[in-house]
Amino acid sequence: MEGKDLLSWEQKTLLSELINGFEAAKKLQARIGEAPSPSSSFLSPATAVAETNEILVKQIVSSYERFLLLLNWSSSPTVQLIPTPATVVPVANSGSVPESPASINGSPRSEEFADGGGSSESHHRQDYIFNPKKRKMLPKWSEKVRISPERGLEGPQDDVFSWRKYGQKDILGAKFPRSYYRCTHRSTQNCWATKQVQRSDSDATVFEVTYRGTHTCSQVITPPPPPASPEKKQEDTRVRPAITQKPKDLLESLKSNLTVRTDGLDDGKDVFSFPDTPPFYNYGTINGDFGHVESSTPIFDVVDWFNPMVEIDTTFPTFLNESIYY
DNA sequence: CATATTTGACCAAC
DNA sequence: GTTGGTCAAATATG
Repeated sequence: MEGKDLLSWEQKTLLSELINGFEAAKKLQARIGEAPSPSSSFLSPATAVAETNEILVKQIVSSYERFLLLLNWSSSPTVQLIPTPATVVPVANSGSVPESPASINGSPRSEEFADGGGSSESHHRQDYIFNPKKRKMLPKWSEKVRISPERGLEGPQDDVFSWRKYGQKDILGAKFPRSYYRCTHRSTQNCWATKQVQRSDSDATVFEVTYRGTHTCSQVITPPPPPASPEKKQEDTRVRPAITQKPKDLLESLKSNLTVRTDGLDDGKDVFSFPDTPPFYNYGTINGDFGHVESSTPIFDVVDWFNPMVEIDTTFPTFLNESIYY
């Protein structure tokens, strides 16, 4: 565990710019928020505009928050911002079923890696360096996903990453079992991203997907064999570029991701938008590689698109300051 | 053959 | 004790 948490100047600069934007957005949000909001009995267009502004600012702020959060974890995993879950939005539990208090903690087994039982298999693979204690601290967020009718009653396994199911459990009080997935590349690329999929009790067409951890793998699906690409199960409608990037290209990728991207939304909407919700945009670790660009149109709907699933204490993350100006 | 899923067992945390 | 998350052997799939 060496302290390799020092950031390059590029990253520091990036962060500070990010932080500036974040602060500015928050200020703006505060100003808008304190608008007296005259309770006019009639709906003036101005009111509507104000509301829109509020929503927009809220979006911006939460995007910043998520971004910083992700950046934080991927760059310096040793610092925790909000280790506890519970921050995950309760989200539309229309069924009023309290469900478990969002404490979907992993249970870090003591032996953890390497064959719990002793399948030997050897440890000579130093990939297995993952502190089990950190697993709980991994970033976590969830989404509600609605399957489309014509897609059949199939789970929403449709994000850009490839997952491998490793478990299923009946959950107390839930009608449907919960499925557990981990990144396919866990063993090969030491990628510890996981997700859980839970079908909603009340609305069978809605799946609650909880992601934990960010992908450190490069999900490059570059089928070496020139002949027909060996796709797995998923359809093939999506052709992703699968660009492998080098760390030095990070800024570039961030730049492109942070610019106004209206694709992925309805065609030609001039809505300012940061990258979508976490599972849909791609990020790499600061010192990792890659980040491929892609904007798939989800076949399913993300129900609470605007809900900041990951709520962060809006106090300013001081660790970032330290990282930058240490 | 390799790779993915199923499913009971195991374990940590209540 | 129960519950939720993970492991891994058995099984399925290509």
